[in-house]
Amino acid sequence: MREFKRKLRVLLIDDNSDHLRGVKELITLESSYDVVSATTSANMGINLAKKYRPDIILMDINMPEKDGLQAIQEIEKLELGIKIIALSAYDDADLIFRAMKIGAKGYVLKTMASAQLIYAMDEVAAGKIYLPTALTSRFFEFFQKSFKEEEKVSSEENLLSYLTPREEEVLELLTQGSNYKDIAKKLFISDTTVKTHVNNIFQKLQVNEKTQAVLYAINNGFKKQRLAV
Amino acid sequence: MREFKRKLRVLLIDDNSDHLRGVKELITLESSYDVVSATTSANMGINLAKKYRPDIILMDINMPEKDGLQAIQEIEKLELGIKIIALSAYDDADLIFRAMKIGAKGYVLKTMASAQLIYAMDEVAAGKIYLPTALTSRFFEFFQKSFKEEEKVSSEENLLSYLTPREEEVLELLTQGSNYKDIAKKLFISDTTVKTHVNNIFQKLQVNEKTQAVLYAINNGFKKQRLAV
DNA sequence: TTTGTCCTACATCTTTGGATTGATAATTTG
DNA sequence: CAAATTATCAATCCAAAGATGTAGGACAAA
Repeated sequence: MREFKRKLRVLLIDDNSDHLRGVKELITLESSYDVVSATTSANMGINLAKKYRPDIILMDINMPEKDGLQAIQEIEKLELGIKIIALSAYDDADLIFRAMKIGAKGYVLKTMASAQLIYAMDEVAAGKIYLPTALTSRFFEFFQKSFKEEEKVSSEENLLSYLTPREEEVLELLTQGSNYKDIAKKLFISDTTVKTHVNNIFQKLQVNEKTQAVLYAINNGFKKQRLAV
Repeated sequence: MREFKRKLRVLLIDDNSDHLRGVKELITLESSYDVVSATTSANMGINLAKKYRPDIILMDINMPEKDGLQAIQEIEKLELGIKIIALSAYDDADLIFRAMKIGAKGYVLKTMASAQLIYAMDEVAAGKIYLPTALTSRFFEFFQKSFKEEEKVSSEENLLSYLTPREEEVLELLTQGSNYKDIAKKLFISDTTVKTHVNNIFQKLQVNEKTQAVLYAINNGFKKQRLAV
């Protein structure tokens, strides 16, 4: 079935010219893919991506001059719908995480069998995301670790829990950038009352200025607020 | 080989007592697992987790009274090393994402074949993370989408780019909760100079108070700073 | 050399923020 | 019921923040 479809166009970016050639030959053997261009330079790669608008890019992310992750980011920013598969020599959890975070649709190790690369391309071309099982585990480890750390910060004896409901309301308005007069209006109370609440908030959060209270709130779980300008 | 190892102890939490019974029978048939307890209540489940310290918990996350995600979070907080697999009737991307984020080691749909549940338990027991392929894709979609949105916010014509280097320094200290006098000391300049810089910052960020400038900075890419208390 | 930007600094004045103390009424809790 | 907590308001006082205008020196670009 596959052979009746139009060939998918592939761009290769890899600073190691030996590897580049190898992959190029490998793909050329596949009836369903066509290598439209190949380069050893990340910057050049970005230009070629604009010019040829390939379906898929295989991008080496361990390049010296300009790093591959950055190149992925720039190409993603163009929003050309090009699917990028990251190639790397390392199964580094952080690298995998970052690549996926910025929009890579797959991550394949250079040491893996060539069949796996082709399989990854098939999957990604079909709109899926492909990570080898071993890398998926590493990805999740990193993912969970990074969130666990965030949580620890916010669950360490949170002073916010001592606030009364009204104080929370006042603090929420503070985190939106309101001054005391505005808060008084919004809560239908006098501004001297606002001052009283704010003073109590300071006591409980162990700070002595508005800005510090707001920073404490933001860093300790109060949902991030957009400025109400 | 498996039959020589000690049986792994499993706790079941599912408010649907029919499903609970079914899963219990299923697992009891497996020579390598032992159901140590089962309950239809999330709160009870947390207590049972403390009491029995099972190796694995199968947790239904679509429960009415107390929701399963919250229960997972509370059990994770105990840090008992219990591996939790989320069970759900829905392949909702957001649910999957949240479950994995708070530390679930697997996510299995109730509609899936029983063999898959056992396989998931085997994988998770072995220290891996198990998501069915279809759910992994959904997870990644959601993952990438959530990061893409974050980026958009921070790349929208950022007023921070108009700041001079010195103004950036001042703003950074502001985001750490310093007042003007402190900033003056830290930068070895007079506090009237600090005021000048701050006024210029206000102009450029189109705000008129310290707190608003700090909020703008935090919401627009200035790296989050811990309070220097 | 001139123009412009940046960093520095000061004076003056008004507004806002923050500390402290004290007080009343309503609500909750033991 | 008594005690504690919460929400409200006020007066006073001092410190900090913010607005505005002015200005000199360093430095880079035109």
